[in-house]
Amino acid sequence: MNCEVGSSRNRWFSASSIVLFFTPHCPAKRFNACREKRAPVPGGRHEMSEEQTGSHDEHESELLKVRREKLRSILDGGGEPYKAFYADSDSIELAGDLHLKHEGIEPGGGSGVKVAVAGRLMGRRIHGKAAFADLQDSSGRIQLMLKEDVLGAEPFQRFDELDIGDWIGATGEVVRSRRGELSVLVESYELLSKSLRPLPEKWHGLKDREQRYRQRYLDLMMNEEARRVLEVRSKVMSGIRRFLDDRGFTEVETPMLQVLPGGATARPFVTHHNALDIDLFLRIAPELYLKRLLVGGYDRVYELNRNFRNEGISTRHNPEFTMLEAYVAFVDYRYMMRLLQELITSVVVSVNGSPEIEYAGRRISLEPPWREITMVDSLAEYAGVEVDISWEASRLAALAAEREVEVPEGAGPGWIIAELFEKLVEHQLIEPTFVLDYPEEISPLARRRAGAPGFTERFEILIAGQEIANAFSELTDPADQRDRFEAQARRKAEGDEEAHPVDEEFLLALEYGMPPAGGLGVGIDRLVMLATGCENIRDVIIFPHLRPRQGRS
RNA sequence: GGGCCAGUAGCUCAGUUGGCAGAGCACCGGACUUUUAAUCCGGGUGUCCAAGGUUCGAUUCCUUGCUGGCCCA
Repeated sequence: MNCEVGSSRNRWFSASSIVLFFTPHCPAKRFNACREKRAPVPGGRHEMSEEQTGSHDEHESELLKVRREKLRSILDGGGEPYKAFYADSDSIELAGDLHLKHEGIEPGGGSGVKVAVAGRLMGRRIHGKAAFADLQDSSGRIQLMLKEDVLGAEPFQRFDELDIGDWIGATGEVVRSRRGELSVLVESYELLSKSLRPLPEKWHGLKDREQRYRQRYLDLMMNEEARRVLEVRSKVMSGIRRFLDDRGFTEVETPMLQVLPGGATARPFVTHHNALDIDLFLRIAPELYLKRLLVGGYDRVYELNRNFRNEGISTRHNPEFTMLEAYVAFVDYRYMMRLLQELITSVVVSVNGSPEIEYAGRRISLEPPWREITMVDSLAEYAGVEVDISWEASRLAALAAEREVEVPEGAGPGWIIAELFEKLVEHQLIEPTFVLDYPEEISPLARRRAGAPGFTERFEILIAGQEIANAFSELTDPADQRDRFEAQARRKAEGDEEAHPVDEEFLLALEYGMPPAGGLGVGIDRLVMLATGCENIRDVIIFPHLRPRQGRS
């Protein structure tokens, strides 16, 4: 799959399976607007005051003026260009359903079935006393066929005055045109909402990325690919929920506003609570709250929700992003490996139809079992760098410098090894890979690995060179946890803005006893990127963050 | 944060070695009762991203800024 918006004709093929019944109630009322033909104005311009047109833009283009003029004409004729109601939703047929139900009609034939449809007018082909129009609804498109002798001279004439982009409702018989296009032969129609702005080009669609993200509604209207990607996202979310719910997990929502931002290594956003007069932080992770739920007795719990990190914005980073965190009591990270492998493959297969994905021009198979390799072994294999965590930091730092890997001031051996891995190996791990044994120094919430000093029972899953998931055996020893927090606090005191603070409330909970548990986190935006072939995170976030535009609020 | 690229009509894009701004779609007027990127005839509707500078003259050249894209950290 390719995430770019294409130049092919946009059509929605996905059809809803909801069965709808036409009711005798006829929703179309007389359309009383635009009765009088507009008086011609010299030069085709219709000069209206701001008050009349509602326009506040001195440089309003001709196209906008024409539409406002039509709106004015409707209002002057006593018409209502913004209706409150068309028909009971149940009585309106979706385009996709019509295509499924009326497959059998022969070209030029009728069905005897009368329906009501509603949607946005996307195209028009007017032939004197007949006309065709494309109506787009949430399920796809259906053609409207209009004939002066069926519709009546006046409504037929007024149809010509509608604009592409207008919302309309129509009733009529389901027929098939001589050229084979399923259509509604319109007996009545009604303007539901007037569109005052011209839509993007019908064939090339809307390509400008900035406008696609800022005005996502236009992207959704015009680009089938945008709709597909966001539909996949929605299915990934519901697929994950179904997978976990089926396995006895409980979904919870823990605080977004936190007094101490913990659970991850990241800079938080700060906000302020006025009544309490304290600063609060938008959470960088829900981890420390979810673990409190393990203390409270939940044994399978998850949260699928937003996190906020005050870091750079790029094609792979959005300040708010969606993450799954899940915890299972009584198991260790080995169990989480199996769970994640199954979760990711089953969700991808369900939206993609196969475990084979195409990403950044490569074919990647997610077919289990996935490869396992330790971080240290991967450095040797992929970068030819032999390291040992027992070495002095200075020796490792020299090695990093040799490979032009920058290492933060004061980083110990574990940290340097992790930096080396990130810079030299990560991007090479294309096929799904479990990278095991993360250094304790960068894993302050993970259990130490017995027999492997300096390492924890932690792994990450890399696919297409990107970190998709992270999991570990949770640290449950309150004394050990306190030591780890204090080590982090020292780092923070030395100026590391990403280091964890000491969270006394969390330590208090641990002292009551937390069962052994495995925990995992999955970056949903990245997972959706993989599942859809999108290489820009902004394509998979419905309203991605962009810098505010100047001159607009 | 650094490098490169882009910003021209509602949209998709040309273009100007510095001299009245171009096309397709959309739109406006006309014709047309089975089209589907309808067709035919007629009509360009513009803050050439913004602000400075160079110049007789800047959309074009220079500088800075804004926004976006790609690559790098």
